[in-house]
Amino acid sequence: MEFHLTNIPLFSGIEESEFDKLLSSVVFQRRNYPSESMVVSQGEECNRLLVLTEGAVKGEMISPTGKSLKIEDMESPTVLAPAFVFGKNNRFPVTIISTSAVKFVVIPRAELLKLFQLNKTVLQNFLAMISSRAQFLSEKLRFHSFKSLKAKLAFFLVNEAGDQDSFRLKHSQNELAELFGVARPSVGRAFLLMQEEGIIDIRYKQVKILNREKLTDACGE
Amino acid sequence: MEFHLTNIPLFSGIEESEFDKLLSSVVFQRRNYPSESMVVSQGEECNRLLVLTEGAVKGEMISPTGKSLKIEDMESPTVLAPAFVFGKNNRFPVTIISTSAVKFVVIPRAELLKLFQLNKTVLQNFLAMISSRAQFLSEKLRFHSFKSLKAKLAFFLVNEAGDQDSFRLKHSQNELAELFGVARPSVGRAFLLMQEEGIIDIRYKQVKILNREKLTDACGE
DNA sequence: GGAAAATTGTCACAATTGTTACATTTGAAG
DNA sequence: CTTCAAATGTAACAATTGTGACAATTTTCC
Repeated sequence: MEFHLTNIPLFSGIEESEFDKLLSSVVFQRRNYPSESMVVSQGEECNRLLVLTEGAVKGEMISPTGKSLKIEDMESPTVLAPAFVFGKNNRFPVTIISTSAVKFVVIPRAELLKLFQLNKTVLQNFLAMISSRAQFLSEKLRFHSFKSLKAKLAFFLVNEAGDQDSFRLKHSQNELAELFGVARPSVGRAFLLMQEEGIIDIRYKQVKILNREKLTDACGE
Repeated sequence: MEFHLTNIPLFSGIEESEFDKLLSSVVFQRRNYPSESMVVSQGEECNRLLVLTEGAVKGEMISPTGKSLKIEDMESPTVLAPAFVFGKNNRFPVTIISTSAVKFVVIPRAELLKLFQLNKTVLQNFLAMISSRAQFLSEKLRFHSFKSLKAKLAFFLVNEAGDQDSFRLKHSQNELAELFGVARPSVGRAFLLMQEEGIIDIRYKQVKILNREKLTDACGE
């Protein structure tokens, strides 16, 4: 089964016939990489759109010492850094590394603008993608604005829980520690604290919210 | 002197004659508010572009406990939350309150799309604005990834300095503290530490870099 | 130039988080 | 069911940052 570009969010809602017409009027490339390849390095110029059609990648920020902070996991089909293709200082803010064998479609900026002129739906899709990206960053930043680690974790648990009072964590403490930029034992300690306060009951990945009110209160401490 | 919409970044680079033609084909409103008005409340649907033509506003986030956290000050002429007009969950992430008497131009989403179709420059301006916004957020996020406050400040100083070894800070320690999400005395303490190590000489806003190598080293500690 | 406001220097102590280390438990692979 | 690697619980101590407070200095505004 061949992969179809119409499966990509950027081209969703486009008729197959219309899509073929668009393709013929735009120049693009296909690129493949094995697992653990550095697809893009932080600071590189972002003058084209990278469409991930197969596989998965991760985004990392590399500090001057070489330590890396995982920012995000992304799976196909998706578009990488759509919000950085346009703008003055258009450099990739993160290093992108493949976590499996991957395939890309690469569309230069000028060709992308051509697409927007040709088809209104593509433009709306792109704007929607950028909006989501900005929302994601804004949300992530909000996480960091929470004062204590306990508050971050409380907020995280509220979001993970949804309606359920009892659920299993999808991430390891190691992943959470990386997500929040703290040491792993600190995560465990914060969970333990909330347990001692009777807010939650946590045993390995199994979480039970005992006092939802206290949990939301803890988001702002 | 009347205010001209062509002063707004969104419409920069547009000829006056072309601009008048655009205006006549698009529906928009003008809105005025006195100081200290709630212009938009957090969670409200963001289905139109708010162009601030006169005055200043602040963005506040209201935590689950009801405490408010100032996020950002904005002055005219500017566009509020451009990255939230499009996208699925298009809710304002912050409450916006006027800090002076303000005037807005309000453009519904559908009319904005019409503008993009009519004029390529407006589209590119808008894309550039969103890109800048995402870059700003990304940069802010990167600061948080630096391990110690000293590293953050060292990185900040390197950027501020440019070629110069001696310069004046454009921001107060209060502003820096807010930018990095730390307490104000911590900023002073970190500066003092670098002074004791002979990396910089700092006296109020006057900074002199004594050892550039040590300073860049300090970015990763 | 002088008064008021804002900014900065500085301190002691509290609170949080990092580091390292090791025992225990879980989950996955045979 | 065993075995082993990964994840987790937990502890002691070090390092960093927060808090609150006050004096000294600079900047702003009249």
